[in-house]
Amino acid sequence: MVNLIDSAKGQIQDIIRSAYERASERGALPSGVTLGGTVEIPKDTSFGDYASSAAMAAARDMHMAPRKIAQELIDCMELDDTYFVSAEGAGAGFINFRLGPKWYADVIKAVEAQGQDYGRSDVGHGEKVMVEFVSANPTGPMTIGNARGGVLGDALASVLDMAGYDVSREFYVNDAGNQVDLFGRSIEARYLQICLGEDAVEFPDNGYHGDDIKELASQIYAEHGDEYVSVPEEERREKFVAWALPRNIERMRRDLERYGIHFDTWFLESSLHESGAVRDTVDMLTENGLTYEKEGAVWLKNTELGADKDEVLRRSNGFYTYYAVDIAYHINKFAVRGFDRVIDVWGADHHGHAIRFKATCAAPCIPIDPDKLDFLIMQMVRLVRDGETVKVSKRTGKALTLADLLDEISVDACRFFFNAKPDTHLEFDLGLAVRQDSENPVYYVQYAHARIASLLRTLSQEGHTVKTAGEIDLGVLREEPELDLIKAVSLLPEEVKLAARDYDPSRINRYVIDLAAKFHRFYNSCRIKDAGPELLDARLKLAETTRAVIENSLKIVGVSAPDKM
RNA sequence: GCGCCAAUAGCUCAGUUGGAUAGAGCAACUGCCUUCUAAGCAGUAGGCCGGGGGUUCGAGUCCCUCUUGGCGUGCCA
Repeated sequence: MVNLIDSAKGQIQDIIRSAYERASERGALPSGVTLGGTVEIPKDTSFGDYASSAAMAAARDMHMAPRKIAQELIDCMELDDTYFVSAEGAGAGFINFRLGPKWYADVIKAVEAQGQDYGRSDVGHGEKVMVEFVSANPTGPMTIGNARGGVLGDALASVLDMAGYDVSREFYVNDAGNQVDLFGRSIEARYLQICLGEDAVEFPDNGYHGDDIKELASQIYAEHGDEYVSVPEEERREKFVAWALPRNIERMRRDLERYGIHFDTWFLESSLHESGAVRDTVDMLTENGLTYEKEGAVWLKNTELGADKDEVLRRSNGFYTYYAVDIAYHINKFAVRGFDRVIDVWGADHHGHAIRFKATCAAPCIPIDPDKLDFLIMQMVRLVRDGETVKVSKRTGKALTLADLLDEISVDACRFFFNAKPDTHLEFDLGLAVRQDSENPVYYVQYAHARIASLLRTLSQEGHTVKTAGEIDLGVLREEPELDLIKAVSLLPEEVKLAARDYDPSRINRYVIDLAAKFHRFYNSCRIKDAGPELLDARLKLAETTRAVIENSLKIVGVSAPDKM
């Protein structure tokens, strides 16, 4: 897979290196200096297509003015047989390069050759990586926070896949422990309230107040009447949980599928208890002297491992805490299932946990390399309605659910909107979100795609079909909007790489908006229909090339690319 | 108190991991459809990059400090 950005940058490094050799042989520049600096794409295209800061970086070692160094290098440059047609010194000592027709033609050929794989690279070297995300508690419906985490995790997984990683998407189901116990008690209370009257039963202190719990209870009542009233508490709760939990999990799975998110694995927390992995993990930590007992609970000496506080592993009531289970779970990810790298997508309310957990994983007796465990911490979603912040709480049951959201807003708009930079707070305005107008940039991008598809249909009816790059003289594409568009097309593989490196799939959003803008500009200023035969073929090819790249980009984000709007 | 994340145009956000005159979108204003989709394009206007120090050829970007907001901080997950 050829990356034309890398090729161009690499050529510039070579050009400058050999120019420096010649210059130092001639005595124009002092020899023996290691050339540094970077090659980048200037924001302002009047500075050229690529710029090198090598002259500025070498100024100190050479004891010369950057501009002077740049000029000496340029005087010794050979540009024949490269992608570049000119180089000139500018600004504080930049060397600006301008691309020639060969490069532009190669970009279009690359998209044609790679098709749906255009954008793909192999920087990941097939490394086996797990992205664990959403992992919402199955004790209730998913919230708006899960909507963000879902998009982020799914898009991140796609980006990593495109960057050459062997990616697995996982949902961790908390189907055991304290929350589930509370879930059972909450249903039980609602059930008994139905059977015996509202006031006959007290609702548990920290119980789940949502209407979904009441619905589950009334469904049980509808099927079984009051037959569970006489059943012993323990058994009754067990039965309720065994009945309700799978229903909730199935509902989450359906909602997520509707959202365009498919998990490779739904990993059950209970399996870690049943296999004894949790117990074994705590025992192992004890054998290594990392635990102590206090007030009837088993504690992890996490401060000895560099964390700011110790953690409870087993509560005085005998329950293992999420912390103990999390250690067992991550040992499972790495040591049992053999992932090379694990990324957990968590909300900001877990960041303290992430830091402490990493300290734990650094313990020599735990078979996890902390450098291979990454956390993608996303900031909270602030829900705003009528200018006021809406508090979201599962316990009080006033949360807006993911399903509610999808009833109001298209999946495409949701996925595009929530794919924002993870580390910034996201303000979600309900009043704005229900409006399906052009304020949402997703329509801007989709419109570009539909526009091209329509263009291809219309011209095809007039006998103009898209030819292969080999049959066309792409050199006739010389106008600014045409060349700008090709440059935008060339960027996808680079953007995917950076998105994978930074764990920031929202780069693709910004990229595809820019690509669409470049297309609209091209479309408005470069007519295709009335152009001469050669130019028509070349422009039509460029339009189809753009369409393919928009489609590939939107696919990463999980947004559809419509042929009509 | 301590820790993590943030602060850039009226609003929502970019800024290629230190580069050239800080950019888009929305909102406002002005033009462009008998011509390939006007959900579009072109243009105008809008800024002490929260404040103050420091590092160097060069800082929105890195370090220190202060202010403001969000989140977390020993038996919830």
